[in-house]
Order: sequence, then C-alpha cells, then structure tokens
Amino acid sequence: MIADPWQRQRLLDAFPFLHATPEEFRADVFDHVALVRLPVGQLICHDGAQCTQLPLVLTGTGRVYKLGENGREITLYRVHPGESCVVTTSCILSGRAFPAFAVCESAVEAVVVRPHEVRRWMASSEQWREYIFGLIASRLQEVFGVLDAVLFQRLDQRLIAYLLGQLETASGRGIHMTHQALAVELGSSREVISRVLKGLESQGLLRTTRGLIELLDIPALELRAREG
Amino acid sequence: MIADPWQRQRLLDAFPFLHATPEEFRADVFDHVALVRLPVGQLICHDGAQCTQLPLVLTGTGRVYKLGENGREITLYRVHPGESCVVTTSCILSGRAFPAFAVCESAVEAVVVRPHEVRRWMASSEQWREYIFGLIASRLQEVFGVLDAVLFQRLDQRLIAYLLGQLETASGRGIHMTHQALAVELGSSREVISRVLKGLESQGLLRTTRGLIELLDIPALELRAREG
DNA sequence: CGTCGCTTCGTGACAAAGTCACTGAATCGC
DNA sequence: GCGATTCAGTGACTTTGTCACGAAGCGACG
Repeated sequence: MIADPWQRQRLLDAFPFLHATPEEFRADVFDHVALVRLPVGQLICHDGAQCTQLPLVLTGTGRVYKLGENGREITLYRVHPGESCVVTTSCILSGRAFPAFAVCESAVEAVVVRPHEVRRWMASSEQWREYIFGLIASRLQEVFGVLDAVLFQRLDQRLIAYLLGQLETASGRGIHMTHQALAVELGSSREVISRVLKGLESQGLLRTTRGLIELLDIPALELRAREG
Repeated sequence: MIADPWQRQRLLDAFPFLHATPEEFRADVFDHVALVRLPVGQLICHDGAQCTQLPLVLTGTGRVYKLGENGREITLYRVHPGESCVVTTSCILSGRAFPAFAVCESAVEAVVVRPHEVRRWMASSEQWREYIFGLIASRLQEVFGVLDAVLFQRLDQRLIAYLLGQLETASGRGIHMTHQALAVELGSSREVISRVLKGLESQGLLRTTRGLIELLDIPALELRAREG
C-alpha cells in the first residue's frame, strides 16, 4: 500500500497509462502494491523459478538473460522505468517456471504486484490489458530479433550495429565497455569479440584501449553493418 | 457464424476450455467466428505482416519459423489442434507486425476470430484469458528453449535429441525425414546435418538411407544427447 | 526398357565462430 | 612502489556454416 502522495505521483508519472484509468482503479492500485528497492546485481529471478510477484520498474533497469551451462550468456532485453518483465506476467498467469535470469543492472526502485491483483486487473481494466499486451508484444519482437541475429547475422555486423547503437546513448564517439561485456550482450565469447575488434582496428575503422572503444570511421562502419 | 450443431460440437471438442464457459459466451463465440479450410503449404502470415485475424486450429498443424536472408530457416514451434498462434494474438492486441512466418504444414481447418472479438472476450471471459495466457507462456518457453539450444548446445546433441523425440511419434525405429528437413528444424544446413549423421553412422549408432534414418543403438544415443 | 529430370545426399576446400590454455598489460588499493 | 585483480592478446584446435560441385536414387513417360 502506497500512502505518500509524493510516491503516488511518482508512480503515475512512471506509468502514463494510469492517467487514463478511472479514479477507483488508481485507488485500487495504490492500495495493493508495495514499493521495493533492490541493489545493483540483485538477482530477481533465476532460470526455472516460480514467479510470485510482478515488478513494475520506477527507476533503474533490469537485465534479462539466458545462461548456458558452459558459462556463456546472452542478454535478451532490458526492463526500463515504466516497464515490467512480462515474461514474469505470463509465468504468473499460467503458473509456469521462468525460463531465464533477471538481475538489477543498476539500483532499482519498483512496485511489486501480487498475482491475485495482476489477474483481477486483467478482468477489470481495459488500460491494464492494453499496457500488458503492448509489453508482451514488444518483448516477443525483441526476443525474435535476438534469435534472428544469432542465427542469421555475422558477428562483425552485429557487433558494429551494437556499437553504433550504443553511440547514441554515449557522449562523444567512445564506448566504455569491456570485451567481456560486449560478448555477454551478443552471446559470444570474449576472445572472439577481441578478434573481431582487432580486425576492425587494423582496417582503421575504430580504436580500442582498455575498457574503451572509439569509433573512427562511422560512415564506413554503417556501411559494413548493412552489407558485407 | 457457425450454425451447424455438428460443427459447433467439433469446436467445443477441440477447445475444452469452452466447456467451462457460460452458455452466453459460447453462443457469442458461435456467432462471431467463421470456419476456414487452408491447403497444405498455404502461407498464413509473413514476416512483417499485420495480423488481421486470430486462427484457432481445429485440425491439421501450422508451423511457425524464422527465415534468414541467406535462405536458412529454423522452426520455432508448431500450432496443433486446440491451439492458436498467440504471437498473432499479441500482434493483434498491440497492433505490431508479426515477426516470423507461418505456414500450413498439413491441410488446416480453423476458426478465425476478428480482433474486435479477441479484445472483447479478453474483457468478458475469465476462461478465454486463462486459455490465451497459457498459450502465450508455453510459446515463450518454446522460443526461449530454441534460443538456448541454438546458442549453447552442440549440434550433434540437438540432432540426436530431435531424432529421439521423433521416434515416439513414429512407428518402429525409423524416422522418415530428409537431411534438409532436419536442417530446417534445427536451424542448420543440409551439409552439416549430413556430416553429423555420417559421423554417428560410422560409430554404429544409426543407419541412413535416402529419406530414412534408423536408430540402432538408442541407449547409446540417449547417453550422448546428455553429455559428450 | 532406356532416358530425362528432379530430389536427395556426399565431398572437399574454405571461412566464421567457439574453446582452451596461456601470457602480458593496465589499473586499483594499500 | 607493489601485489592483486581485471582486462586484453595469442595460437592451436574444434565445431559449424558456405560454396561449388557431382553422384546416386527414384519417378514419369515414350
């Protein structure tokens, strides 16, 4: 239950769809959710676990990933403020085990909803259903996209595309990431990432130093990400 | 609209959850669905398409797969009688494009539901919601499983596991499939499947002839599917 | 029966990617 | 400055995908 008007406002701001809901629904929400704070690195869900709560993220981000028995891993998607892990939703509503891992990538503030309320709101609120289905569909597309990339795209192109994508978030044209972190994003291994980066560096397309990758010839990189 | 009592009964039999729904809901269903027959090989949905109807399969099976630009493909899952393609559902409810292909693997009889009804029933029927969410969760798990297999498992083990799985469906211990068909199931290429099969054959674990694979030493195959 | 055409499978050479076992280099805390 | 830790480079090897062939099996049809 969230009583503090300030916290209530934060919740409304993070989840815009709530503005469109009836007054009673919002009251219902405030009554039946709890605010939690999770530290960086906190494991939210592990492979095969039963989900008991649905977290709606207010601040911070969660990372959902698959882990192979050889220790390799791949990031499937991230859960940003205003979103929730809908795989959890579907597990809750169907009673199935969660098929991946989820951790806090940064400190996370979230409101947690119990399965009973998740189901109840599915019946009572049009807006809640729209919200949940929108998330499910976009997650599905992300996961399908990952599968497509892993199966059908060359690693150098995927790597370049990822780096170019990161550039928009970053400042300047340097990306602060280790090779290991890149491997985890793309589901590859550190050695292979190093090899590919070295190849690109020898062509003058970028420059690497410990923990930093500088993109030098962005047009050429964009070209290479598209074709061969 | 389905008037024929015989067809109505078939629909109820194929979708057991309907038995638990109120009389009026079933009447509503009969009023708002249409029966369609699709031939083998009929393309139901292509990558990037907007879904306009939700098909609920009565007989036959559909196959949902991803296609790479190099022509390689991988089967994600099948839609059997009593099921529907929930990726379509989520696309309908969110207005997104379908991220894969779907074809009729055999002749398919299905009832099609329009988006408006899909949404309406989500609001009105507890059983419909349960049904849809159960399907979504199981599809998600299947797709996550495929991703896991592709990324983290060796092809020989995946192939053996698939063959052993097919054996349960088949008669005797022979599996009638071409190498190309196996490649499509596992997201590999024919040459590689041939190579792996040849390796297994040279170890006396199975025997291959044109279009047929006979498993000879099933315990040894089961062992190898698990470890190295 | 023989021939044509299609499907299926085999093969060898190569490229891309993952694995393993190391080594060396940069950085941080003290 | 020094040791521990993290990060990156390397080479040998295996697995998998790609390409360009060609051979073998099988059906259709005169």
